[in-house]
Amino acid sequence: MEQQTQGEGFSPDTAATRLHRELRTRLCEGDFAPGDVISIRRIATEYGTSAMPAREAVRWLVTEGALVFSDSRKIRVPELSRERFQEVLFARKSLETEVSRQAFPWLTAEDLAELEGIDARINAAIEAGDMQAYMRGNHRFHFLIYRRSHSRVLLPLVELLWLQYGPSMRQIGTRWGASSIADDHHRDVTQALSRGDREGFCRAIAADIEQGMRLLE
Amino acid sequence: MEQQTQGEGFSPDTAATRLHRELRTRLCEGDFAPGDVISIRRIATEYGTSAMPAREAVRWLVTEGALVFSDSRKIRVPELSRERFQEVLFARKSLETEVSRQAFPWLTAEDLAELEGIDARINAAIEAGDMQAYMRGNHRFHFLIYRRSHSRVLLPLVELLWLQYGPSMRQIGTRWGASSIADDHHRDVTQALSRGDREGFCRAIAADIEQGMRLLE
DNA sequence: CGCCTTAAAGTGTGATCACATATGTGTGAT
DNA sequence: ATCACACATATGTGATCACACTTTAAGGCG
Repeated sequence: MEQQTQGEGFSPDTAATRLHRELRTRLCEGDFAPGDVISIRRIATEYGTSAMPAREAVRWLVTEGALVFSDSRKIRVPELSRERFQEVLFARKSLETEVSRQAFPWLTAEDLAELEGIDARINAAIEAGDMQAYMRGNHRFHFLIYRRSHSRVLLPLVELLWLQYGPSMRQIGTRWGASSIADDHHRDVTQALSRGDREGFCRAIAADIEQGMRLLE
Repeated sequence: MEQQTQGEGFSPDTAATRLHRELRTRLCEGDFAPGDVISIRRIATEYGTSAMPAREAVRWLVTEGALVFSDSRKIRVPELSRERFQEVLFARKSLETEVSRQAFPWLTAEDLAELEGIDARINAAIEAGDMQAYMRGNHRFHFLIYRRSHSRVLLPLVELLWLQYGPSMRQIGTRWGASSIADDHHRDVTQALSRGDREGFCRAIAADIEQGMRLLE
């Protein structure tokens, strides 16, 4: 009864869960484009497994809202309407400022250094027009912070939002050019952190997300 | 191309999706107790289907956080620690006040009348000590409001929170007696709505959730 | 009577097949 | 050349079986 070796949010290490994690990060980091058709059997052969694990991983992503059904039961990466993308960003702002507030006291000097390193790589990626590197860096920058919140409830919700946000963000970036996303507020974030300004830190996070909202016009 | 008969958040009507919806509402309305073991094959025979749809429905609930793995890969209804239950209520307050704010202008006089009717049934359930009726009424009271927000992003997140919240809330109610939950703020909600007081409406929703937080001490 | 061993039942997972439906592609007739 | 019908392919879904593992129960031995 008391020998609980595994905590609550535990996932056994199976082929399906591995595939699920793999596809999740690929979606968050913009490896897929909105409208892409995701076929269960194609994913299966692509990863060298049978259809069963791929079927489960893909269907889990559908329940998470990362993939959707289109006509005739084909599964594809959703194309977010402008209103819906706006909604996602609005929800991101609400949740992520709160998560950032909870994370702030846990962030160490090592975290600050790593954030600055990631930000440097992000700027290099923007310079080089490497959208994939930008997406990966941006994802890791934010979630290095959010993980420090130690929130087992809000953090999964934020991940769900990124799962929907990733593909469309990549599309916007590639379509409008890397210059459109050049003025992120990551520097404000790290500077507020370095001077211990908690509310300024949260405001910088919110501003970074709001900047994405302004991209829509 | 333009003949898109089904919107984004569409789910085909299959045995698995039906079972999923059924189990979701049962969890939100407290039909299951924390710690209950959910067996795929048992669910299958219970609903007269094969193991396949039950397997998918149950695994979807796991990805949603409504069920968790315990030792030895058994799937069960999670027992929320006090800290985690507090976290869920904190997240509920944050998200549901926001959703309520968006829903407010859409609420009609008919909605108000229905809310008052539901509230009457809730009070009767508390009087009678019928915890199941209380849970069902409380769930429908809140989500009648939230559905009016027309939010396809925040609303699913709120549903995820209730999915985790339901079983533990039922346990608290049955353990501590119905009197402990007697002073909900539903009346404040309907009264604020009837006089067109949007912020008072949101405050009443927040107070209703905070009252649940105070139950934990 | 108690404890250890062993068999049985139950668990989720992976694999494979059958089925209904939708899509695409030829092929044939007009 | 163009349209229509039919076949082939690809899709997700449901069903069934085998497998590895855990828990439980029973049985036998000390």
